[in-house]
Amino acid sequence: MDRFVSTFTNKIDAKGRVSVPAPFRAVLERDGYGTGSLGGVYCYPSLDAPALDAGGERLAQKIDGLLSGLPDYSDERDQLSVALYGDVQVLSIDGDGRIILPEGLRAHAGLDAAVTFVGLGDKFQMWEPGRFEKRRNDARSKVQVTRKLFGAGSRGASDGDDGGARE
Amino acid sequence: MDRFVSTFTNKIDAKGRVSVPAPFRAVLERDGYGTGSLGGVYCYPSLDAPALDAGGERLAQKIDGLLSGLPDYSDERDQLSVALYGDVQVLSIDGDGRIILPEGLRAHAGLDAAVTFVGLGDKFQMWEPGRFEKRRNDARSKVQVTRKLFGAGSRGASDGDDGGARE
DNA sequence: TTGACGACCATAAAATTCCATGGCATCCCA
DNA sequence: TGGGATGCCATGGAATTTTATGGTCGTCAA
Repeated sequence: MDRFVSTFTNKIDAKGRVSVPAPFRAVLERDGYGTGSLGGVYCYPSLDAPALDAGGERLAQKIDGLLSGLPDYSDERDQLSVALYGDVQVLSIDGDGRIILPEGLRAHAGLDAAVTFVGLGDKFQMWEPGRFEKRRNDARSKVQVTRKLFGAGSRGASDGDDGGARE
Repeated sequence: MDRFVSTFTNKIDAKGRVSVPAPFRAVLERDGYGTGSLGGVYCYPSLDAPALDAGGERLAQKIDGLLSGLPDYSDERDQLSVALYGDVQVLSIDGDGRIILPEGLRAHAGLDAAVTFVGLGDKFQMWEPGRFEKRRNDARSKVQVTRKLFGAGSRGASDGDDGGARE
């Protein structure tokens, strides 16, 4: 398996260290990073959320691809370059699978005592657990709507409504 | 094509393990997943029912397909991703054909002592047996109505309702 | 010299692998 | 056709390995 999937919450210790969830580490390794001694993760503030985006080589290439789609020397490209590259940090993974989150990044995401890692396919995000919970709920209701747009949700309103308890 | 069909009910043991019905395992294997160390099942809370949806590689690609219709790095995509990927878990199948249901998923479906596996073609669902029974009855009455719409109900009113217990 | 940072070590908890058992259904042969 | 043997499958538990997380020690730089 080679995509980031599902969510995990880990603690930040006194020195600002967090364990990257083991399954994510596995993905990163297959992604070309962390082969042998030099493990690392590309990480930058999410553009539209109080969270951090992170990933491996594939993510970096995706950013490149995005930029190359824009005309050289355009304002748009310059701005996007700065936004995407400017704040990128390469976080190294220590021997125990942990990264250190620099102050700047932590501030952007409001990270304090713990981090929720959210798999998003070819990247993952790091959220402050409370904020993530809120965002997840928002996303769920939005999905309800979107499904109908995709024509996937046509099974009727009374479907399965026997009091399903959500987490 | 190999599809998931019919229903089975298995027990959850003290450690949260459940045997995946052997026929389903067979389908999963042909779907691109090997049983050994790489065996796995994509699983997430059903969006509109107190149950879990699960499947193999084919299902995962379906989710990917849904997302690829949206522009990269759009707000909408990020939200959808969070809801679709964030809730997905990859459950590995152990050497004895069992999966472990994490707490979060079990809560969504109200799973406790046993699980009813329901084949739905290219995916299957996991239900709490009691809830599924109720749901199944609802479904039957709907079918009754639908058959009449199709004008197929000429075989007598009592048709098929022998309470056929499977398993 | 002091403070920050990185490598290294220790430990408890959690997850995974492994092995053993009992029930069911099937197959084979007398 | 009956009876025994066989194989698959669900299930329970034990043992082993990973993982998360906390701490200590040295090193380098301000």
